[in-house]
Amino acid sequence: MSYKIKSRIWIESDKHVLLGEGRVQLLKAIDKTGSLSKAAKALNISYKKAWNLLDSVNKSAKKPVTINSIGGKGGGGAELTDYGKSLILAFDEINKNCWEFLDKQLEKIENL
Amino acid sequence: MSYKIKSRIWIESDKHVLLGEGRVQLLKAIDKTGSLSKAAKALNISYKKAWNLLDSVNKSAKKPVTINSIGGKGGGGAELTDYGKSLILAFDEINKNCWEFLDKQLEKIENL
DNA sequence: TTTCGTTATATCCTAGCAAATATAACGAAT
DNA sequence: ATTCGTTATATTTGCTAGGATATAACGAAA
Repeated sequence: MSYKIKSRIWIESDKHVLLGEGRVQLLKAIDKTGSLSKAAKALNISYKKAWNLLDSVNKSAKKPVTINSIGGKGGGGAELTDYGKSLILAFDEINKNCWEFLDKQLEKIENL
Repeated sequence: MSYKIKSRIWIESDKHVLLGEGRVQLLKAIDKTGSLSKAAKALNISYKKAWNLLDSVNKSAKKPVTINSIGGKGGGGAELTDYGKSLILAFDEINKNCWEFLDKQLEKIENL
């Protein structure tokens, strides 16, 4: 039996959360499904929660992360911008690096 | 206006949280005041919450983190073990290192 | 102009968590 | 045996974040 170091990272912009674990998940689901409502269903969260998250993301980002369209063919939809795509790639990479970093720190606690 | 990467780290033992931001704060306050109830007051949290936290810490740690005494001179008290003291030192150091690490990663997001 | 499946938004409602409260157990000192 | 300030624990109360629900707005296509 041994200890584990876990972590949560997130990106803030002007005191507001821009990206976190859940928001990245949502953006990935939007990318996959092409719509916010389908993404919400896929993640098994309410549409309201998903909408609030996405709204918050776009409000705190420097540039738009998704393009949302209302009405029209298929009722509308949501898709990631190039900026949004590169944001989640960067987030994932940083997160992974952070885990590896923390794993190395574990020995400082293991043998106390 | 720029982004910031924030983080929370915690130590788990067998799926249970051992140490986190709040628990470390509590342990420090116990160390300072010599009692759980005084520590709770100092941190402005309810005694119940403090007790639950401390109980959880001691239940998931390999060795005792505090020694609690009931009754007797002064009604009792709580004090950190050597193990507990070195745990919070290690936690603080790892946490600080993590911040510095993440700061270096920031550029990957800044100029996307 | 009607249909369609979205996005967008407001309103209720509830479950679950936190705070508040109460009280028992304890043991050294007097 | 009584007092004292703790630790330890149960119970009730209150609040709020989130879920459920409803519906408006939208615009392309037929």
